[in-house]
Amino acid sequence: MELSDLELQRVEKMQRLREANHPPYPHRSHRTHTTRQAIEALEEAEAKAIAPPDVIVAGRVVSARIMGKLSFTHLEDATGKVQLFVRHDDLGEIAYDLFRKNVDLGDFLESEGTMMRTRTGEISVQVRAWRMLAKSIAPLPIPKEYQSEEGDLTRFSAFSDVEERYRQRYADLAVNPEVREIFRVRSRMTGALRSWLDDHGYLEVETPILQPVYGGAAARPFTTYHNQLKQDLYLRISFELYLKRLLVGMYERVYEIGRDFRNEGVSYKHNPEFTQLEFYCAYTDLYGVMETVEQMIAFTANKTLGTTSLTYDGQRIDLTAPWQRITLQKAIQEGTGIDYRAFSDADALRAEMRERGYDAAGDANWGHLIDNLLGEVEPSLIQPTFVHDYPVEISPLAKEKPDDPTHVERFELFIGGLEMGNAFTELNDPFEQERRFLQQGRAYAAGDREAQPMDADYLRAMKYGMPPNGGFGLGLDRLAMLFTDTHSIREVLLYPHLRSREQ
RNA sequence: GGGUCGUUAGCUCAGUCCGGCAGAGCAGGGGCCUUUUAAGCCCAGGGCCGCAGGUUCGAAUCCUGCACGACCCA
Repeated sequence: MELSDLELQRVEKMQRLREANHPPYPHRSHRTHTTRQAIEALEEAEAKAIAPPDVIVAGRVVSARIMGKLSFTHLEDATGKVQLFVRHDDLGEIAYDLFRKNVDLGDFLESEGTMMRTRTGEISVQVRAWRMLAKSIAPLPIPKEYQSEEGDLTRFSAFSDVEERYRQRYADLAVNPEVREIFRVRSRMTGALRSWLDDHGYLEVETPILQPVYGGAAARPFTTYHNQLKQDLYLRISFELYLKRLLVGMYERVYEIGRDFRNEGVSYKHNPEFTQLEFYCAYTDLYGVMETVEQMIAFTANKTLGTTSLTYDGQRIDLTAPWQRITLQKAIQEGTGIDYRAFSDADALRAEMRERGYDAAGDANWGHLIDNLLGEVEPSLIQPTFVHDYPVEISPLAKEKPDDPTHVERFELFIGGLEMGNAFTELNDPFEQERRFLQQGRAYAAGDREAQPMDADYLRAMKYGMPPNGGFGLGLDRLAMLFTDTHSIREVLLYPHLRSREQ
C-alpha cells in the first residue's frame, strides 16, 4: 500500500496506540446509546431531576479542539453528533495524552462516560474511558462548520470536486450529510412507490436482465456473450415485453423495479444504467393509467416529502391531481409553431424545421424529427403534464386511436422540464403487432439503430390472448432528481458511471 | 461527435492575461493552553503545478497532442 506523508503519520499513531494496549481495529463495540439517544437520555433525566445517565457512544470524530488539559471533540453517528468533554483529570495522564496525541479526524471511537452540560450549555459526554474502534489512515476532507446564532450552518472548504465526489462516493457520503440525505429520500421514494403498488393489487415480479432479444423501447442495447451456451445476449433496455407476457399468464396487475441498460450518450439526465419502474394493469387503458399515475406519484411525494408541493430548480411544482393533459400536436405547435401533422414525411418536416431555425439532422427520420421538436418543448413542461396521442411510427407497442389510426393512445409524462415516464394503451392484437415489428425492421434496415427487433416469442404469447391493458414506465432516477431538487442524474446515483482513469 | 471552461499541497482555492525562487486558509507535525465549538497563540514542514512533447537562456504560465471532468450544443 502506498502511503502519503500524512498517512504515514497516522500509521505511527496507530502503532503507538497498539503499543499502549489500544488495538486500532478491535472486533467489537460496546455502544449503549446512539448520539441522539444519549442526548435524549440527559434531557429526560433533567426533566425528571434525576442523576445524569451513563452511556457508551460510538462514532466518527468530526471535529477536535485539543487543549492542554481539556479537549473537546464531536462524535458523529447515523443519528447525529454529540460533543465529547475529555478532561485530563477524568482520564488520567496516560489515557488523556494518548487521546490528545493519537486521535485524528475521521477515526471511529467509542467513549464511555456520564452525560453533562458544558458551561455554554451544550450536551456532552464527560469521558471516563475511550477506545479506538477503527483508525482512519487516509485523511477525510472533513470541513469546518460554523453555526450562527440563527442556526444557519456555514461549511468551509467542503469536499466539493464533482469528479472526486463521484469516484470516492464513500468519502463524499462520509463528509457531506446532505448527500446522505439524497439517498435516504430516494430510498423512501422507492419504498413508497412499492407500497402503493402492493396496496393496489400489483404483484412485484422479476424478469430477465440478460435477454436473447431486446425490446420495449427505442434504444441501442449493450451486448454480451454466454460462453458455455455460445449465445449472444443483450442487457435489457426495458421490462415491457416480459411483463406483458405475464398478463397472458393471467396476472392482472404486475410491476417491476429494476435496472435498464441503454447504450447511448451520458448527460445530466442519462446514465448507461438507470432504474425504471414499469407496471401493467389489465382491463384499463391510457386514461385509467393517467389517473393511477397521478395518485401513485402524489402519494409517493406525500409519503417521501410530506407534501405534494415542491420546489425544483427554483420553480414551484404542484403534484396534486388532476394534471394537465395536452396532445403532442398541440404541445409542439404551442412550443415551436410547427404543426407536424401538416408535414407527413421526413423531408417536408425537416425543411419546415430548418425554415424556423431548428436543427434537423439530414439523416433523421420523421419520428426522430418529432422527438427533436418535443425536445424543444420539454424544458417548458414544468407542472406535471401528460403529453398524449403520438404518431404510430414511433410507438410500435401502443394501440391506435379508434378514430385516427395514424396515432396511438400513448402519453409521455413531463415534470420539472424532465421526461419522467411513458405509457400506452397496450397493443394486444397479434396481427397488428406483427405488422409493427415488420415496420420497425424496415426502419432498422433504413439505418435507425434504435428500431426494435422482431420478438417472435412475444407474438406467440399474444396469440394466446392478452387482455386489454394499460402500462406505464417511470424513470426513478429522474423522479429522485425532482424530489431532491438536484439537476444531474449523477447526484441521485450512488455510483454514477465515469470513464476509467488510468492509475 | 463539436464548442467553451477546468485540472496547482490531504481539502478549498490564488498565481496563468503580461514567462523569472511554488503561494494562502483549513488539515497535518512540534510547543503553550482545564469550558471549547471555524478555539487561540508561537515555531517548523508539506508540491509529478493532470500526462507527453515543443518554443525559450528560463515554462504552473506560451504552443501542440492526449487523459479525465463540468457546462452548452448535436
